[in-house]
Amino acid sequence: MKMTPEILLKSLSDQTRLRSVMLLMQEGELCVCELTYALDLIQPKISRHLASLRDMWVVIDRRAGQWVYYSINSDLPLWANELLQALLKGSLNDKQHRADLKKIKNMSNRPENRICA
Amino acid sequence: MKMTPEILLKSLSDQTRLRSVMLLMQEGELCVCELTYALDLIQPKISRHLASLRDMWVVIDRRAGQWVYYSINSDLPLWANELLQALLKGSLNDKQHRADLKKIKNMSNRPENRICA
DNA sequence: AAATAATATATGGTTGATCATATATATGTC
DNA sequence: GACATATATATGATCAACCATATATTATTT
Repeated sequence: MKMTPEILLKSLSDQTRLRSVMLLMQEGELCVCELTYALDLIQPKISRHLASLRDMWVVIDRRAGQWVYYSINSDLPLWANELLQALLKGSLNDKQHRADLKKIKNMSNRPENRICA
Repeated sequence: MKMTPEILLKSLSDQTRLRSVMLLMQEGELCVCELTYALDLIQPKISRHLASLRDMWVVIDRRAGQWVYYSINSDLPLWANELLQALLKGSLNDKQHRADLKKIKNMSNRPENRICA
C-alpha cells in the first residue's frame, strides 16, 4: 500500500466519493445501504464508488452478515489525515454535506439498530 | 469567487496541475517558461493548465513585460491553505516533485535573472 | 426465498493532449 | 515613427482516452 498525493486527490475528485468520505469522517463507519440512503443515490453507483475508494486504500471494509461496512483507513499517513481534516473543515458549511448528514441522522431501520444483540 | 472542496480537489486531481501548484508553493511565483522547463512539458499544455487553475481561483497571474507570472491565490480560505500544506508535506518525499524542484533550481536564463535592472 | 452488495456491459460525456495559430510585448533597423 | 523580427504566452480546433453511469445480473448471507 502506497498512498500518494496523486492517488488521494484522484480518489476524492469525484463528487459521490467526496460526499461518502466526508460522511465516513463524521460517522466513523457506514454500510452501503446507509450511504445509499444518505446520499440518495442508487445502490450500484454507491457500491462502485466505495470499491474504488477501497482499491485506492482510502477506506477499508468489513462484512457483518448481509452488511458491508466502510470506514476511513486508519493507516493513512499523517499528511493524508491532515488533508482530510482540512477538507472536512471546508465541508462543514457545505449545503450538500449538511443535507447528507441530516439524512443519515434521520434514517430509520439502520442495521446498527438491528444487530444490537 | 467561491472556493469549495469540490473545486479545489478537481483542480488538483490532474498531475500537471498538481505538480505546478506544488512548485508554486515552494518557489512562490513562477512564469510559464519556468514551469514549462521545470516540468519538462510543452508550452501549450502548461499554459492551458495554468489557465484552468486561474479560472478556478487557485492561482493568480500577473504580466511583467513578456512574462506572465503565476502564484498561489493568497485569498484562499484557511481550510484550503491547510489542505495545500498537507499536500506539500505529502509531496516532499515524492520523487517527481523533488525532480521538478531540482530542475527549476538548476534552470539558467530565468527571467528573474534578466530583469534585475 | 429475500435482503444486501458486487459486478458485467454498453453508452455517452468529460477531460486532457497536441498542433497550429493568434496575441502581447520587446527590440532592431531605416 | 513605421515596420520587421524575436520571444513569450494564450487560444482554436480536433481527437482519443478515460471515467462515471444506469440497467441487468450475479454473488453472498441469512
